Amino acid sequence: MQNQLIQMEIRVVIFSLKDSRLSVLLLPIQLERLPGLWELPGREIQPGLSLEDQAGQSIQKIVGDREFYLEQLYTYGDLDHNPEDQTISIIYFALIPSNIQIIQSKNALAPCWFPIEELPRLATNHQDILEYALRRLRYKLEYSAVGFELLPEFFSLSELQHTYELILGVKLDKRNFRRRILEAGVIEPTPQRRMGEGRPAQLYRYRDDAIAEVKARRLFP
Amino acid sequence: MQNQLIQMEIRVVIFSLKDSRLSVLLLPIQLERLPGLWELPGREIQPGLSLEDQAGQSIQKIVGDREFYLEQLYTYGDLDHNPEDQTISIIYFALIPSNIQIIQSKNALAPCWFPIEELPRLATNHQDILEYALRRLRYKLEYSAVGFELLPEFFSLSELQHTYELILGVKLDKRNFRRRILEAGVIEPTPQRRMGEGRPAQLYRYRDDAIAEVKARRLFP
DNA sequence: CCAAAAGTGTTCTATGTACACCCATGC
DNA sequence: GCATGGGTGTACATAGAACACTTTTGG
Repeated sequence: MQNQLIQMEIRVVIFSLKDSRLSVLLLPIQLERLPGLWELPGREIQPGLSLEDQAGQSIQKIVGDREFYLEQLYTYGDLDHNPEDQTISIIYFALIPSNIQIIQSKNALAPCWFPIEELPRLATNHQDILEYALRRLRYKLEYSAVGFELLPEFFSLSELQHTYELILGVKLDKRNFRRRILEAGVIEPTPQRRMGEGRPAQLYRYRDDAIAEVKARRLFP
Repeated sequence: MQNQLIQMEIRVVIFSLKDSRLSVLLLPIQLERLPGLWELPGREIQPGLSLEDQAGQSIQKIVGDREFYLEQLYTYGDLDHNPEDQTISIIYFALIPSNIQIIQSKNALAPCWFPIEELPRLATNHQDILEYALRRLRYKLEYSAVGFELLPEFFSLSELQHTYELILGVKLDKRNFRRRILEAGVIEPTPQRRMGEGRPAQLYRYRDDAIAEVKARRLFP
């Protein structure tokens, strides 16, 4: 049986906002002193558990038992490139609210957030995977309103707009942004308000009854 | 090592036009006399060859050594559903020009085209996979001009329009269709014309230098 | 000359884009 | 009372949708 040669792994691209920058979670590789080489978190595929749950567990191991957005990205398997490396990698990507902290486990290597413009040296094809994940994130943001998945449960429209601007890399018009995001019907106002400098902001949250995917046209620009 | 329990397979959803209907290629299952049960073509994953090439070979085995559109669809692995069925299925979908014939191989079971409205009983989750592939095909057709992948090398704009109408299930305006498909810049006119009933039609073909994905907005409808 | 399919522009409507001022709070 | 971020509507430009007749060939 030939499959014994082939390794199957799940890897996850975990995006979050750290210090107002879009960041991704990476683990250091400690393979015979490879200095400064990092990789996407993941694990060998195990029987008895769905792929999605296995991806979810890989993430919960790092950020704890919280809810997050999770979606399959792509399955990589360039088994023709290197006879020594017969690995199939099923990649998921996740969006984690910015207020969630990394769990420190003693025996594991410490994961670390990297802003996407300041990535370290990455293992094998993880650079390509990350770039693809980022394209997909931007694409999803333009067409479906998933930006709030990177924010805490309650957030203001300005916070949401800043998130979009950060990820898409463009300035958005405040009035147009608000109109469209509200028309999309994915978020709803709450009684809460946030105090700070200036006028208090109305806080919004995700609507449970919202349709998962916005069939409509592109939202942003 | 746990992976020995897990089966890894490639499956392909092959779309083509047969008798002016969108059809999909299926193989009969001959597993201890299961009558009328069909499945998507595929094979066990082997080492040494990229996943895409393995999908391509699965298709070429049936339709011969022709070019076709091929794209990864999704990776299914509900390993939690049935302890006996620990299978991960990496699904590709392909578009085959309508003039290409099935190769008859003696020792293999005969594959067969089924119009998508008249599908037979399908194995395991292949019905779901097929429905997802169809959604993705319609989606791609709306946003990027891949419809010609289902036609022979040379085709008229009317043929292309009929293809779109068939798959999307809506009537399209002739003038708007032509304007948009030409503005997309994916096809170009050729000196050839097709004679038939009525006025001869200008024939078009795919432009080699066309950009793979149309970044633009939705094309249809 | 008639049948059959190919080919061709313009008007109207909807959507997207650009833009500037008032409001509520903390200090 | 002023500095700070929150909140609001309208006019214009562009893209999409609806629409009918002329052209070229074969029989």
